[in-house]
This record gives sequence, structure tokens and C-alpha cells, in this order.
Amino acid sequence: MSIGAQNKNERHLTEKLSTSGFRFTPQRQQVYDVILHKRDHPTAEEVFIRAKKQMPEISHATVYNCLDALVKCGLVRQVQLERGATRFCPNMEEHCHYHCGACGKVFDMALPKNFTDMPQPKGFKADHYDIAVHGLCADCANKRKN
Amino acid sequence: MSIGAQNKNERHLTEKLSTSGFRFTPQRQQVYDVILHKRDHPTAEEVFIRAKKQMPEISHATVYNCLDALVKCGLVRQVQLERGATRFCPNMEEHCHYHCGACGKVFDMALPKNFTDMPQPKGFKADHYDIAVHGLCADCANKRKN
DNA sequence: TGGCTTATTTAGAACTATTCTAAATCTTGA
DNA sequence: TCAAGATTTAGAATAGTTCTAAATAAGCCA
Repeated sequence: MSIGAQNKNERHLTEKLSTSGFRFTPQRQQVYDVILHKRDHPTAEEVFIRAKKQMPEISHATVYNCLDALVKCGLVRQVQLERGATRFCPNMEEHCHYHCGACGKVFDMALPKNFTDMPQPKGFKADHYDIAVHGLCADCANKRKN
Repeated sequence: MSIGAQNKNERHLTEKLSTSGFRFTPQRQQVYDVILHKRDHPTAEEVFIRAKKQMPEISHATVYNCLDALVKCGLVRQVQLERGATRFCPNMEEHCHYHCGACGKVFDMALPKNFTDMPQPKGFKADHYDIAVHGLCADCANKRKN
């Protein structure tokens, strides 16, 4: 990522944090950087390990705190694909997660615009959509055939 | 539920279990009955508590084992709505879960038939869809307004 | 700037959800 | 009926997350 893009992300982060009543901290920046850098839907534990490389004193609880703050201020989404650890994703567009049950990889796909026009319980106020497709990715589907 | 419906469910259960290589057991029937009886998307813990009323010696591990068997033979779906416990649902139609973040209630809504026509990664073999909408149910949305 | 208030971080304990283990008990098929 | 294998059980172990209390850092106001 270029220096220009980094500055842009940092401004964006500071702004979003403060409008939700959070402070900017180096830990929050570090956690956000990790999530932006490798968009493979890491778990909190994976974010912790990656963040520790740059910031060895960061603690587990801080990573959870930072992730919560980032989710609450709308910079990151939580994704629950299966039993076990929650994953995190910086793609805030409406999109769908294709999850391979064999290798565990997750693929994002944008959704058609009218996608969220669906029948709704009377009076329900929708906030956000979680759409996942479980199955086998091309590679794993091929391996299984043979 | 009528006796007739119970027998039908039991036949269905035996058949589905055996085609997936599982045996019929009273515990599996009990767990399935619990899930069919009150369709409020209980967690494994809640299923355990309800099953214990009829079958006091049933153990925790057995409930997990039974739930896994029911999921694998296609009678029950797992639903991951948030961090924390997995919920279980006997509705095997393609449907969408509306989840109220305030009271925790979950509402099922059937999906339009063409709903799963969405862009897909090349070669992906889809198995099943998990579609959730998070927000506020009518009651909770009203309470919040005041 | 200095001091006050409050948010955040930290390590580690605690807790919740789930899986594992090994022994006992059932089921099924020969 | 017997052997092989599946299932159940209690309880231990593990994974993921949250809580706690003390230390530190940030923002605010005089």
C-alpha cells in the first residue's frame, strides 16, 4: 500500500472512531491495518498473531477490544461461517461469502443491487445482511472428483 | 402434535439416519422431537435442558452427537447468528433468518424461488445457503422509538 | 502547560461452548 | 448367541471470548 493510501486510511479510521465515541489509538490502527492488509477473513487469533509481529506488546484482550470498536464504528464486519471462531472482513459493500467446507477459503462476491428486496416480517427494521454460501471451491471440487 | 404425525416423523427420522449410515436411537429421536416441538432456534444447551425433562439421563455429549447426526443426515440445520452458541432449526426449506439484536428472537421467512441465482466464483459447487438479516423486530423497534 | 477525568491497555483469571476420552452399553449382522 | 462396531455416559480437556483490576495514555479545561 502506498503512503498516500495509508494516510487516507488513517484519516478515515480517526474520523469513524470519533463519530462513534471511540479514541484513536495505535493499537486500533494496527489491528485495522492487519485486516486491510491481508483480506483472507482472519479470526481474532490470527489478527492477534499478525498484529504482534509489528507490535509485540499487544495483548489478546486489546485485539478483541479493537475489533469490537472497528465493528461498532462500521469499518469491519464480523462473519460467522461455522461453529468456532468469528472471522473479520473489511469489505463493507453488500456482498456474499462463498465458503469452501474442504479448505476453509472464503471468497467475496458482490451482490446484485436488488438482492435485499426480500419478504420481511412486518415492522422489522433491517440493519445488515449476512449472506453465505457453503460448498466446495473449484479446486476442492476437482480433487474430490478423482 | 398428533400420534399420526409423530409416527410419520419417526419413520422419516429412521430412514434419513440410516441412509447416512447412522443408527436410530431413542436419544436421537428425543433430540429431534425437542427441535420439532418448539421451533425457536434453540442452542445445544437449550436442547439439552429440554431433552433432559423427558430423558433425565441424557448427557451433554450425546446432545452434541445427536445434533451432529441430524445435521449430517439433512433433518436439521445449524444457524450461526452471532458470536457464541450455535442454534438449530428443523426448517429445511430455503429460508431467511431475521434476527432481532435487542430481544434475540429469530423469525423465519421463505425465500423467493429465484433467490439463489447470484454471481458465483468460477467452479464453485454450492451446497447450502445461509441468509440472515440482523436488525430490530417490530416490538423492539417501537420500544426504542419512545 | 498541568492536573483531572475517562478511555484504553495489559496480563491473567474466569467463563462459555464445544470436543475429546475411555469405559460401559447397546445394535446389528453373521 | 457372539463378535464387531456404534453409541452413550461422565467428566476432563480445549478453544474462543469476556471479565477484572491495576497501570497507562488521551483529551479537556483552567
